Amino acid sequence: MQIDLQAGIPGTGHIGALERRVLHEAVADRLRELIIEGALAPGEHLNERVLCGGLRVSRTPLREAFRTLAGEGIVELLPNRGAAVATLSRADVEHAFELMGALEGLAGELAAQRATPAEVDEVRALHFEMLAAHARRDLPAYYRVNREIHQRIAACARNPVLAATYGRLNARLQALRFRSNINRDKWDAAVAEHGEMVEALAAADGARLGAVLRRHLANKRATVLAQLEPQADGATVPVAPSHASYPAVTPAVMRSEPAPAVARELAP
Amino acid sequence: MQIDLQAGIPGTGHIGALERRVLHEAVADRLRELIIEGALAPGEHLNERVLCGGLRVSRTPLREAFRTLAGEGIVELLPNRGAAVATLSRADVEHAFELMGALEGLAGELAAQRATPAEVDEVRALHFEMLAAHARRDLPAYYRVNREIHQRIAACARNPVLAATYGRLNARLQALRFRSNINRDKWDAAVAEHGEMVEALAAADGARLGAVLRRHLANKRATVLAQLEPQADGATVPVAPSHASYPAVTPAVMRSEPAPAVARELAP
DNA sequence: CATCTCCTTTTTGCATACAATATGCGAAAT
DNA sequence: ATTTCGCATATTGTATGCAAAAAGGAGATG
Repeated sequence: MQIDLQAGIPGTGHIGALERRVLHEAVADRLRELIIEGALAPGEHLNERVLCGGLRVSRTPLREAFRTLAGEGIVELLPNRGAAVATLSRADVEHAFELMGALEGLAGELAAQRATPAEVDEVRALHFEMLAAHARRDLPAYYRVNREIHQRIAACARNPVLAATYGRLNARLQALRFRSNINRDKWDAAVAEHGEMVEALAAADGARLGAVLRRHLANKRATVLAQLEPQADGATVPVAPSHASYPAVTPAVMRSEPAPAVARELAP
Repeated sequence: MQIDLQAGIPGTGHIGALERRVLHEAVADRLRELIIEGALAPGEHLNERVLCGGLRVSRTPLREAFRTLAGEGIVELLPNRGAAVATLSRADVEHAFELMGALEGLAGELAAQRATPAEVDEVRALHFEMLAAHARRDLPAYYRVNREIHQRIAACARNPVLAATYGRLNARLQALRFRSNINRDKWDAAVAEHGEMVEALAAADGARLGAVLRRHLANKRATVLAQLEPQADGATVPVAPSHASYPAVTPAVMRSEPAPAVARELAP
């Protein structure tokens, strides 16, 4: 007998899996957001007491969240000295992009073989959106669509292990926000490469799509490194310029919300 | 029932910079060992109270270790229902090997360019050890040397991000111990492929080394999957055949060591 | 003037207590 | 006989307390 659990329930539409949040997961998600969007700067020390106060949570779930994030590589744990937002040296960035190229390359090879026509169409649609953003010189929109396209392709690979690894590495790289400006020529070239991607995907040419993606990533790596130019090799990348342009980082972030009555409301 | 954190640490002979000051890391390391060597079977539920008793540790560091291991993918966390040793479905194994091929392929390409002559010599030496093990039909030695060779090559890539990702995935795959037997022809072929690797590495031919490694991994994947043959696609892999051939898994492990007086004595 | 030492303050690591949730079993109802 | 309900138990999630380690600062010493 078939029973549709979700049928006939007005308002929410779905009941499935109603917000069963565990506090330390919520904390991890929130911290990840704050780090990725740059509210918590790379290298910044994460004081337990301060964060507990800000998030209205006790230290236990916070510390568990630290471990989770440390596993993702976006937080560094210093024995007996607490946690800090992970920093990426110039070398780390190079290495991360090297790996990223291989991951996207593999994803491309597989995606070309496994993507459904609907998925190909969706990528094509997104590509047109990208062309629009490029034509308007709308950089934020471009980056948003760009990320979406790459994620879609990765998803088409139908390999959850790859997807998880990809997502993890992506999160680390997102933390350095190299999205401020871009050389016009490089931008044009990147868009052209995306055109090739769509072609290869539509033609189900895995080898070509993989190759395009590897090349694309190599170029992206060069672009990003060029932006980091002034840095010495071992130095830490100050992509989110420390406390200067982000006034009163931690406290500000914490106070920026009208202090929810209960801790569990911390997820917006 | 006791699990000794010190187990596996030979005597107090060499220090090896294993000054474990942080308990939750020691716990994570110990649990990882137990899982990889199969003492804790895939799918097995990890009861906090039992493990606390066995490890002589309170729940806080144990739970933090769970988060660490969950981040590595070798433990699964079920909200409000605790932790369990991660299981790999047949599909997961396929996906993991797909990714592994790309990782090793990249590692090979880079290693050929970056390896020092000394490192090449060492790999060559290990290869001769492998030939010896193969000639003797010494399977355990073969697997040990094999793993060593692959790790060395990965290290030659000079990419810590890649190395970390590689190591993480490797740990997950080690948990399923597909090292019981191997088809004679496939074994011969694998050794031949290793010969090619050494050639390509010595010739600093990155493209070739990468290609050989990708092919090697694809073959290994086929071999492993063949061993898992009886399984249905979505099913869980019982590589460590549950409680049948590993009598009294958890309890046995617990009792196998005389309980240390205090947990903190685990570091010499 | 720099530096070292000792002491106070802060912060982290661990253990434990309390609260929330799941599980298992037996009785009652269908 | 099967299902459902309710209660007792077990297990997990969160908060807090305490001790150890690090950080900071004042004063002494070269």
